[in-house]
Amino acid sequence: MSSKNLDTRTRILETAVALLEANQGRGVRMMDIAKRAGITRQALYLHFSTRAELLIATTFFLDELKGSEERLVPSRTAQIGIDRLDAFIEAWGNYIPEIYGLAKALLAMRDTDEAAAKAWDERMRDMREGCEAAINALVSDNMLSRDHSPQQATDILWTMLSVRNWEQLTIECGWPQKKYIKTLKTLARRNFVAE
Amino acid sequence: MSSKNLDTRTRILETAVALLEANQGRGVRMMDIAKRAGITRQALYLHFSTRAELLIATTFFLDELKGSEERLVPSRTAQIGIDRLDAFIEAWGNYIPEIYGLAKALLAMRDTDEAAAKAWDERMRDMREGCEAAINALVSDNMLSRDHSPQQATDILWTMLSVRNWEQLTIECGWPQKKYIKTLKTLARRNFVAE
DNA sequence: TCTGTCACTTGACACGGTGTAAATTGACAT
DNA sequence: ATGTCAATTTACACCGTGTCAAGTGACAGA
Repeated sequence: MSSKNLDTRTRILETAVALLEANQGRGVRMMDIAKRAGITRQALYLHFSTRAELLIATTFFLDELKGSEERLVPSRTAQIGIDRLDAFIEAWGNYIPEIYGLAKALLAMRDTDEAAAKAWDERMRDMREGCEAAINALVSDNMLSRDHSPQQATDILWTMLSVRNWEQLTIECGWPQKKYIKTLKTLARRNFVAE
Repeated sequence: MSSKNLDTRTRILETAVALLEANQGRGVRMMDIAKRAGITRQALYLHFSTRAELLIATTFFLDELKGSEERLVPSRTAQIGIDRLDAFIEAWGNYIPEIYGLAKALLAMRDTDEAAAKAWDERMRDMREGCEAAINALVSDNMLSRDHSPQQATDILWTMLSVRNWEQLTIECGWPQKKYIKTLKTLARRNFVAE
């Protein structure tokens, strides 16, 4: 009985993922998701009481789907600071395109919706911890450039790796993903690693 | 006769500037602008046929008001590439906080409104030309780092100097404006100037 | 076979914000 | 006195989100 219930819920989430990805997160209404999931718009609200809640649930679903945790393993296990930095950029930088549509939709709600803002910010805070860890790994190796304090370096790396920057470089400037990753590694090295 | 007409128009624009600045561009409705300008919401549409049009007109008004052109003079007249880069970062970087509210409002419409997107993108294209000129000045001095092609360096500088990055560093990370400017100069030097 | 439950449907409505339309007012110029 | 023109008042349309109430259809247990 509850399995049918669960089925619908996950069907909604799958649909949301697909639709957000296809449309790069723009113009995806509750109506569209419902229709494609084979239910009515109203039925959507039986599962998710607001659009923000649906989007947030979709992020967790997507994380599970794409294995966001496992991706960080290489970064966490790297022995040398520089490797850790590289591995983190590789992991996060390649994750962005997979969540881009959803991120964009959530980001668009951030300014008006309290819950969406909180969810997004929390997510970014988590990402920031990865940046911090990478910088701290450099500090441990005594390899952090004297130009920046660890805190400041973290702020910069965090900003460099923002979804918006990825968007600008790949979508607006037309960089291929590989170039994006490679260049960000270069920039990070140059900015943070003492010579 | 037309002076009263013009008066109202500029009064609207002044109000829009003030309101957008005060609210950091968030939650400013046609209604609010009209009320504060001392007219009805409907009368607003006698002067600007859409919200996007009003915002776009406001950008021009603001440019005039803040002297966006003159700010670029030091950058344009700099003899040495590195000085030009510094001057450009200084000019644009200090301009951002003055237009932030408006930029944010326009940016929020970008995803849904064709006209707003066009206006914003054009603006960013102009800014990009400044980046390009600064990078080209380095090239002329044979000082551009071998890490990047001029085009790539322009893309990077353009992205580094985005409004979103300014927002993240100053508002989210709490950097004072001076620190923002100083750090961006450091980063640009380190990334683009060959040693 | 009756009864209850549960997911979902149907159809309707409220709200906020943008944009449109028509009739009216009040000031000013000729 | 007449015309013009900015602005007003009132009203409505559209879109998307969210709510509500009544109804349907399937399935489960007694």
